[in-house]
Amino acid sequence: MPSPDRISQTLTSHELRQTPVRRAVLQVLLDSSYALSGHEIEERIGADTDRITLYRTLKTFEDSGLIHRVVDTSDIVRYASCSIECSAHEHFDNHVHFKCTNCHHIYCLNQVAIPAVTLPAKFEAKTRDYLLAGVCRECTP
Amino acid sequence: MPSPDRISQTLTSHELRQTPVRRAVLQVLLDSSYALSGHEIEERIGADTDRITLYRTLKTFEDSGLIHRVVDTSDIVRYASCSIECSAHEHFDNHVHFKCTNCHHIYCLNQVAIPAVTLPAKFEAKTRDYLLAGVCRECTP
DNA sequence: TTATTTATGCAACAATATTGCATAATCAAG
DNA sequence: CTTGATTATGCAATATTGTTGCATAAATAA
Repeated sequence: MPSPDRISQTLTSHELRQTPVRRAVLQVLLDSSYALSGHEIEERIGADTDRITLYRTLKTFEDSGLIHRVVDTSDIVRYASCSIECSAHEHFDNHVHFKCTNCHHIYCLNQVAIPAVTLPAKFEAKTRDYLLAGVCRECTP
Repeated sequence: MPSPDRISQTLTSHELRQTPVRRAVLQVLLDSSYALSGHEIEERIGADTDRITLYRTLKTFEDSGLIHRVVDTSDIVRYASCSIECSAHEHFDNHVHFKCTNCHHIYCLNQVAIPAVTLPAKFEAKTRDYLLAGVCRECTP
């Protein structure tokens, strides 16, 4: 569990103001071992926070490089905290994501790098996302 | 452009009834070089078809292996037609997808296979999705 | 041509996400 | 520590995407 200091430091280093909502959202995402939807974050930070503020906070965090969206084939956006080195200008989250078909959690496999592919002519890639689906560690008998 | 025969044959071979909506939806998806959202399909097949019927048709097609969802980080589900060999039981669409940051189209790069990765212990993958983002062929100067 | 099965369309609804605006909170300067 | 400028918050209202139940219409098989 990250200390309150890390939360504050992360906000400061990304030039964001300290507010209770931001600290709570960041804490929740850092505490989770899998990506969370807006609704799931809402549940964890308590009902006294407005949903609109939450969505705006998520957008701010995403724009500043604190969190990233996780790829999926569903219609629900899920977020996970970025590695410490990410910024508004550059993301370093080139890790594979794993979606469990049993518990439906999406994990960041930080230790598994995304392998490169060779693209056809005139296609130029800047970011890459890799999503695996199957049964996760917790759900394997 | 696929002939009407191919549409009918595809429906028959997947044990689906021939209806105007199904033929129209399948035609639209086969004609498109990039993945389409429900709304985009709706626009292309004309306003006289109910949105609910469209969504049910898409679900039916997906379950039968005629079309597949395309991975993305957005909250909008996009569909593309599957290769001919796909069925309800097994998908053979292990190709890379490419999302253009300029025109926002998502292309199926059928000729680019998804490279394998080595997973941590007790993670078992069944399906894989790979999404690249950058500038596509049409938008490159 | 008829009977059975299944797709369609309507109405109503649920969930996710966004915009404008007034108020409240944060932070920096004195 | 207080003040002032800036920015985040919360409310109201709304947009978009997707779903469920049910009666009717259409498609296939006999």
